[in-house]
Amino acid sequence: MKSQKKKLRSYTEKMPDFKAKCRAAGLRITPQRMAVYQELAKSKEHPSADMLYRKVRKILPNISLDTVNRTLLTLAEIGAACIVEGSGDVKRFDGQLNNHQHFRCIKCKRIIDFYHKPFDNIPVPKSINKKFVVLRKTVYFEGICNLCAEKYAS
Amino acid sequence: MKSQKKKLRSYTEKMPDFKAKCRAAGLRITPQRMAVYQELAKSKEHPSADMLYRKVRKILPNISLDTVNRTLLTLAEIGAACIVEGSGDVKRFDGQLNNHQHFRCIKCKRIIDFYHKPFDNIPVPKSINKKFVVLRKTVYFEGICNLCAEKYAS
DNA sequence: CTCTGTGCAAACACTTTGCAGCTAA
DNA sequence: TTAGCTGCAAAGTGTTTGCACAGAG
Repeated sequence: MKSQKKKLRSYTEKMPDFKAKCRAAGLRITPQRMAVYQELAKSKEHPSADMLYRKVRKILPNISLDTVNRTLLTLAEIGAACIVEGSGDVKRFDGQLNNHQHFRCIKCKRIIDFYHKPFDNIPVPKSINKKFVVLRKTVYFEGICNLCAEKYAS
Repeated sequence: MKSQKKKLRSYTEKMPDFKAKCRAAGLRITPQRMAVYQELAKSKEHPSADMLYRKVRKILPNISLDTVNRTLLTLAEIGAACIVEGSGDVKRFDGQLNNHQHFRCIKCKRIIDFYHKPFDNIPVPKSINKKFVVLRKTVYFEGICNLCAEKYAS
């Protein structure tokens, strides 16, 4: 319980920033938004709306899945979260906004974060920069994870 | 009409390879598969199942959307196509198997190909290579395309 | 007090599945 | 001939929308 409380502090520290972001975007600070954001920021597993819904319900038992869904989309819009690149499955969200990369297992759909310094500053080709505004750039790997490899090795 | 015929030849040249791939995977060569593959290989726009369905129907008016769907998944499995990384929208497919990168507009969902030599050989970090089998590696940009930027400039 | 945000339920879009008949090999 | 493929229809899954009420500012 003690360690949980410590963890809690670490992500609750993000809350003032988040509140500021909301206000800047003209959004109201509601318990639902707080709770969704808090659980997303805490999560390490790129949860789907439904996964988060289950977690948030422990804090706000009456919240609806729709609200979680809407809130997540809102968070993505104001840049407090981002939608992870998948391949047309259910939407997955990411509250970690620091630079990192994703590996996605095509079998179990697990998304694994990794960080590799050289990828921090991927140069955007001039041809792209001339025509488009690049908001997010990432290196994305797809393949088979260790667990699935074992499963299929039989 | 003449130029169309020429274009047609260029992608029909891929057909023998494709047939070989099918046979290698133990798949039958059916008109539907041929047609779906042909239209996908011809397409430059990362079509969804539905987009392809409309095109293929011009060749095989009786094909069903389900078949297009199933065929596309099959193609992805045998490595004759791939599912483009999106962000939880409808599945989008890509028949261009040569190395290239994607820029995706978060507004209009358009996916734009680009090619940048330095991205040809992205090094896979050892930490990843140790645990996972990487099948596809790509640099993925997200942002606002020129058309949408104009729209929102008003 | 006002107007945004929420919860509920229905609508929706896309995908998947089961099965009978068809067809490539 | 016969396994695998297709078309149809139905079910499933996840997401979006409309509306009345609740609650933040």
